Amino acid sequence: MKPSGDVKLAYIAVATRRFAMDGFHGTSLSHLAKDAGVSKQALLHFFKTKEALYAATLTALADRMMQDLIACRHADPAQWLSDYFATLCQNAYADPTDMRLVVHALLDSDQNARKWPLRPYLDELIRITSDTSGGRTAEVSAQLAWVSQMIGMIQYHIISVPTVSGMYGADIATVLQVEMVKRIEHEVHEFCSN
Amino acid sequence: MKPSGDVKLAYIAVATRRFAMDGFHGTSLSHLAKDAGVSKQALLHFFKTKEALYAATLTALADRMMQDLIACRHADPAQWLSDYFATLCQNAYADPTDMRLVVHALLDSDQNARKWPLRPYLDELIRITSDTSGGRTAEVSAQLAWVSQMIGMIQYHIISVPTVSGMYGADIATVLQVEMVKRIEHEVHEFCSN
DNA sequence: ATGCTAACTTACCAATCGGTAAGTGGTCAA
DNA sequence: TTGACCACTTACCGATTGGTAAGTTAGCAT
Repeated sequence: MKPSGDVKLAYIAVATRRFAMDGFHGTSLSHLAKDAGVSKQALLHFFKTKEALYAATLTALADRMMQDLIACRHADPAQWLSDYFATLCQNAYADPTDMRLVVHALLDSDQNARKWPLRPYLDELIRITSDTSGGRTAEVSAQLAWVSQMIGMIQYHIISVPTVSGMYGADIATVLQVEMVKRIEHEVHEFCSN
Repeated sequence: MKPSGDVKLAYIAVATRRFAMDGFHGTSLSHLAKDAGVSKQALLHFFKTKEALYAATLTALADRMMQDLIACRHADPAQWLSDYFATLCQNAYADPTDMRLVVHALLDSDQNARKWPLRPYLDELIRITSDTSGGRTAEVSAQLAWVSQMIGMIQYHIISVPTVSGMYGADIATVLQVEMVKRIEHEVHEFCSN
């Protein structure tokens, strides 16, 4: 007996990669089916529409990001944030899939009334920020602003590195990475300390 | 006699709005034609393929961004940067088209070998940065890193504000904007002064 | 008037899109 | 053995895609 969950998760994994690469409109069910090695209707058996499959990948993405955040837990909240952001970058250099998927979803989000599953993730980031000695003094809205600025800087960095490297030479990538890590440490320290 | 350039530019303007909204794959020639009030082949008369039309919109985008940057010229390079980034934000709140187009193009850029016309714009930003008292001491690659971090933070901010507002309420948008402007001033001062 | 060219239009095309309908083969409990 | 169910396939659908071919219409120089 095949465990039904595994197959479904495998399809979501394939879809995640494709949607992250080509976006919702740039991805067709036929491509996904070919990637998964099954017929197109195998996908439609589990997910009634292409939209439903996309929504499932976004939900899985949100879970993954929350897990990665929790995995970096640290007694000192400022260290937690610093570690997490650095880890996020490192993982994304190896595989930018998740970062690309988030940005794709962001660009699509205002035309469809697609529910956005990353809210708990952001809430958790804000909660950690509010536990720091420096962040405690800021209002919640300012904490959200800071968090979204950090996430934004990192995600944009990840999706732009290939292009910037193409413009200025592959050697520049290393510098961009180093400077980004330095900036993260600096910003976390500045916002979260005292 | 109709000036041929105007019609072509009008088509590019229509395409810019659509491509910025829905991306390359999400936009069809039929939609563009309907928006422009002409037949699909009117577009193909000026631009041989959809790709060519897209490339033309990106070129026009690059020119526009360069113009906006030059328009903010200021004797003090740090003030120039500060003014420009703030103006960029303000304009984008009223019309996020250009910022969305850049991000869409970034996400598409590594699958196609599409040439990237924003290089002169980045070069100019780096040149201005290198004229500041603080930026002068950094290496060119570090200047590029800083510039791309700033641009990235701003562009991501613009495309994410609608979604974040949807999650946390429309009131949050104002706070996000104010915090972004404050951060821009802070970062420019920190990097460019002394 | 004639011919040329730019700026279109209508008609059409194969390919692909997301999705439906109707099975097929295997595993399972009763 | 039977029948229900699950994962999946083949066959098919109308709509839409980017693009081609062949006109049509207007302005303009000669």
